[in-house]
Amino acid sequence: MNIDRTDRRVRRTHKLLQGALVGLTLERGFDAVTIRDITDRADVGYATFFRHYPDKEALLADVLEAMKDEFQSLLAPYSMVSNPEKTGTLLFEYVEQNRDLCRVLLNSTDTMSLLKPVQEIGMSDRSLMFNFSAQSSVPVEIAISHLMSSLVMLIRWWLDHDMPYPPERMGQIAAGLIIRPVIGAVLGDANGA
Amino acid sequence: MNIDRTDRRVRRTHKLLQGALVGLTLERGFDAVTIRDITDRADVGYATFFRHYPDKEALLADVLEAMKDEFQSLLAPYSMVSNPEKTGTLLFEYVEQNRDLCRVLLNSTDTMSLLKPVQEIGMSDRSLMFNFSAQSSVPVEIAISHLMSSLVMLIRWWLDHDMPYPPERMGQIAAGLIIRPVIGAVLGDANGA
Amino acid sequence: MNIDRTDRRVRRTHKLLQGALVGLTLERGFDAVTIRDITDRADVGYATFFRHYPDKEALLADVLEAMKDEFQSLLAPYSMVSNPEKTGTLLFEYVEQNRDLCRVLLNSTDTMSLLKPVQEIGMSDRSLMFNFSAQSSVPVEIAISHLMSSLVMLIRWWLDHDMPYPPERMGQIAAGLIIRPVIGAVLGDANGA
Amino acid sequence: MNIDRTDRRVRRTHKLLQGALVGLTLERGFDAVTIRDITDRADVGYATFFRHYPDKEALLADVLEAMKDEFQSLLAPYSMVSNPEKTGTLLFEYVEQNRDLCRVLLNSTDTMSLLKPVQEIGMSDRSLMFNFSAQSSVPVEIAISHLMSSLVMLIRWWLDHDMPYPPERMGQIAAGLIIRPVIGAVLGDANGA
DNA sequence: TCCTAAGCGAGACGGTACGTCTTGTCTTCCA
DNA sequence: TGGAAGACAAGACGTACCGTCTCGCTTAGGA
Repeated sequence: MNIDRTDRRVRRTHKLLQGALVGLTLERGFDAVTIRDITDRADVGYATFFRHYPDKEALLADVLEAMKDEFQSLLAPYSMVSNPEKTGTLLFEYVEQNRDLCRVLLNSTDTMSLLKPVQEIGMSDRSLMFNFSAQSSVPVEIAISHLMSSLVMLIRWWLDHDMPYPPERMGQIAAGLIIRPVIGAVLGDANGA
Repeated sequence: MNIDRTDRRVRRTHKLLQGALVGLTLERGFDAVTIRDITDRADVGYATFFRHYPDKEALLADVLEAMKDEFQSLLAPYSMVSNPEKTGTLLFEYVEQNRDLCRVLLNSTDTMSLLKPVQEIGMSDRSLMFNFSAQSSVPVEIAISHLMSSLVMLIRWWLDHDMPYPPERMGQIAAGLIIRPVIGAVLGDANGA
Repeated sequence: MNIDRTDRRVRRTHKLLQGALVGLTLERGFDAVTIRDITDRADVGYATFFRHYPDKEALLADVLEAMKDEFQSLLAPYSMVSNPEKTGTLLFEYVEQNRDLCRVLLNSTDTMSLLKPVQEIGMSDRSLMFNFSAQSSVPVEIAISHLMSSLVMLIRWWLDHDMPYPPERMGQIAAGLIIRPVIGAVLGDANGA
Repeated sequence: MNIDRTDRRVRRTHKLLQGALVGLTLERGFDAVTIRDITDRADVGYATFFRHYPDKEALLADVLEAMKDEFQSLLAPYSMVSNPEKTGTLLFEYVEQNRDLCRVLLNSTDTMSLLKPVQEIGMSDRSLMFNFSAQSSVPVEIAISHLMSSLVMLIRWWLDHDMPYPPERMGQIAAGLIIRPVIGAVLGDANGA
């Protein structure tokens, strides 16, 4: 019943569907894209879609999955603490290079279903970063949730306004508005600000 | 052709529809609610819905409108600058009292369409608050956008996790993670931190 | 939920659908006709079809219903007994005049679902015709079932072979092969043969 | 490309498919049976079906073929003429013994596609039986068509009503309602009736 | 007092997307 | 090398929802 994700044909079909989704979403927005549109663009049978994904959303999640790893390495906790500006700049440079993919993911209806996996990125490394949680003035889950969603929203603002500032500037802003305050709140105000 | 929003019957219909939307959204979530569901619950003819609103979204926007004024007065710029903790606390107390309405608004599919009007709250008072923008280390639109969306996301986190901390604590957190950093970035670091 | 068959719009829709079905079935045969074909031809919304009929078959049954009454009067028992040839001739003359409709009904996949209502025509008048059943050499239900299906099959043969004999001749044949033998078997051999 | 029907494996596959079809048709009716159902039940690959038969119908025809010979010998013209009751009785006894198979064949959607080959049984022996056709009061093809379809319909009635009469009785009925009238019509009324 | 206009309930309708199902082809893999 | 497994294209099906429309009914406000 289930699909063998290692099968060559299956991989090809996945690539076609993902590509079609990305292209169409950039043109019309995620919600305005029909499954029929996707299968037509991908030159794939309509019913075939459902053999691979239950939903448009599931296909989107599959696209997201691909980015997740790279994204995660960018946000490594130690680099955030040691050099917030640098980390922010790298993040925005990455976004600039993958702007289409990012635009698709960030404008796809439910930002929340996007945020959940993104926040798990932060959560999974909690132990590394925040072993000082005892003395934190802010609960760690709140800090991480705020960190992740604010960064995402800031990226979103940047893309929605056609990237009016260079990545370096955005990195500084992110550091000033988001990263440093979070570090300050979690580790004690001495390090932040 | 258009509906007279001062007509007694019309007002009654609006109330019925809004109440039905709120109730149903709390039960099943905004997306799972059908216009037919709303009209059935509201004891109103199906076609009548479209005489009043083009969309489910328009009805939601009407619900939001009601909160907007009160919300706006809570976020008055001068109070934010003079006493961030107090402002944050008032905000979360308001949310606590209107938790159902807030839950509905925050969980309605597109957080973004919610954020836009909310951010306009901030924008409209820009002149009051940020006439120092020249010396800001961060563009004012970004600061406001960040302020508003981060507060909304924080409220969302709080409601989604069943309000595990009292409003005062959340007010302090909001002040520390969001409000003070924004003030600091905009007015110069002396005031923030 | 159910449709009001007296509503003017509803009647119009029924007529359109029935007309489309008849036309298309004559062109391609019942099985090759799609519900989408019917609604397209009838200039009716696709979903509308299902508001009126659960099936293609139900629509066909509705078409049949229209003929049933006329058909029934032609097969009045007393006329069959008093003058089999005349009855047969009238039957085939009727078929000749409604050849398209008959062709549609007789070639629609399941002859059996057609035969059932047709046989009820015979059954309903059983008391009139066959109050002699006691002395019958053949069970009455069998006689009627045989009468009806054989007549239908004979009509079918005639239409399938492009009506090579005139109605009068077919009437005589029907009388000789079917009607008289049935009368003979049911009423006693004296009258039949 | 084509399949060698004498190959032992091929014969086995045919048997398996035929058995599965018969079993499933008895349970749910021919139309409700899927090719996938058949291959599952027969423990045969799905695609394999199409190497042997283009259609479900073709498989059914193959099942029918098996009965055809025996059926044909039962309906030998000379026996019908010399002793109609005996012939009818033998026919119904045969049906009784092969009731499952007959039920399948007779309830398979299109009775017509069944009747065509059956009628060819009659046609092929036409010369034997009806060399008197000149003096017939009824065209020979009509007589044969009527004979065959009526017998089939009568068998069908019998099976559909759970064989409420013994074969002998049904044989007499068949003789009285169908066989004798046909003989009478074709050979001149003296012999029939 | 009447009558005219607007809000409304009811529900048929066209349209569109969905997810399921079946058929027949084609490819790949394995015995 | 031939058959089983199963991915696939094609496309009908029946369902659900949307937004439009027409038809009467009711009720309020002005003539």
